[in-house]
Amino acid sequence: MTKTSPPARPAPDERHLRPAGRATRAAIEEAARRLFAERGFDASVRAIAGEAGVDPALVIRHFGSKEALFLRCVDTSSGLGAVLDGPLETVGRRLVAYFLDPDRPLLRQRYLALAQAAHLDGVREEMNRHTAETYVAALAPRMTGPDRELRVALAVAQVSGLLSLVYRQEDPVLTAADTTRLVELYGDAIQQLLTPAGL
Amino acid sequence: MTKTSPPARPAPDERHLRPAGRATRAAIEEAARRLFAERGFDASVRAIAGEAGVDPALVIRHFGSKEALFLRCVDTSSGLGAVLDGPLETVGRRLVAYFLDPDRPLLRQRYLALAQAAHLDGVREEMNRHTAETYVAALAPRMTGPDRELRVALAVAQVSGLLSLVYRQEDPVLTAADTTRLVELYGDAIQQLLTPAGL
DNA sequence: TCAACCAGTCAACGGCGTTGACCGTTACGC
DNA sequence: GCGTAACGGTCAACGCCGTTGACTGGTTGA
Repeated sequence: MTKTSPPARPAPDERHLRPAGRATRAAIEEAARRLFAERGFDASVRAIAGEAGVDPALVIRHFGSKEALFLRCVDTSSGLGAVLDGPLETVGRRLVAYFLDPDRPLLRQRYLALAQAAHLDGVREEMNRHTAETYVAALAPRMTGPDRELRVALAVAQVSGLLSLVYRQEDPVLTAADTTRLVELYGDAIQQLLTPAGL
Repeated sequence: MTKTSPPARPAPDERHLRPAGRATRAAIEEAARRLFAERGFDASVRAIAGEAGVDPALVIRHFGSKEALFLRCVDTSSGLGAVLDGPLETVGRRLVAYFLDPDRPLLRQRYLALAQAAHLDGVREEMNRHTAETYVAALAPRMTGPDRELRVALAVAQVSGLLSLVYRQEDPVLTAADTTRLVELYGDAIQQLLTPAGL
């Protein structure tokens, strides 16, 4: 006869928690956000637990797994909406300028953390969701011509590649280049996919 | 008084090896190549050692570290030279077609392994070297106009982004898209950076 | 009052990369 | 011919990791 689900702890269920549980849960999440931002996915569950003053097992108890905790802590939301909602004819250059703005160091952190954890299925799904809900939803409806979704996806690929070389690989040519020139060149290459010359 | 270099095993030194050492070293390397190709950097030293019929410690003894072994096993050489040496005016589309060719599954494997291990300094350096020695060296001398190196580096960023979305992220839009159309659109976007309309 | 359940700790498991101590064997100088 | 040094290799262990199960108190509600 099949085992009738042994008395393993059931799902944490998020809703009916006592105040104490809610508090430490928040403390763990805060510590995780900071450490994941600092060290990326390399931040260990044990370090997060220590930072929150809690036993490592409790971290898993509350969030299920390190991956689930990571997914909850990483937020892809950003000031990107304003960039994408601006004039469609210049969104290419604005996108590049946005991501290369040295006053936005958190973007670099977030990208590195996500890229480092891209081997997790959940992270990949989140990235695809982000592409669809942020980029495609904002740009495709205002575009003309065929293959609108495909062209947006390819523009996202361009952005992704730029971030990969600049942030991760730290390509010496791109790092040493004049940012203004880079924005012009790469921004126009992106623009060509979104609003090509022949419309 | 400072310890005069304790009798720790010195460098493996590669050259003066006895036949037995040379043989097992080759066996380890072969096993590593296969497992790294199969499972990427997740392939464990212990698994590689088991595949080679050897103690895990010996793997480290021979190659110094898992990272060093990985770097020795990953080869970025490929049929790319022929693509890059062809007509400069159509290299964009040929590049995309080359990487999307379904008859070249090893490209995918190599890219995934490299991307997964990109957090290692040695891997990043190897990638930058590859960009400079393969792409820049082949394309920049034949190009015209300003910022030739920068434009090649940006084209590499485009290729990198495409591989990232197609291979790693498995973006549903790109995966479902017609390859021919994709080659046209993205190839032309790359081409614009290498040989822009206004020369 | 008492049973159910939440919050939390503790020790442990299996896996990882890596290291140091320890042998047999091979090569070489005297 | 023989001692000795270096090579080739194994073994057990270290310290780390994510995760789990058993267990202890405290809180809550019937």
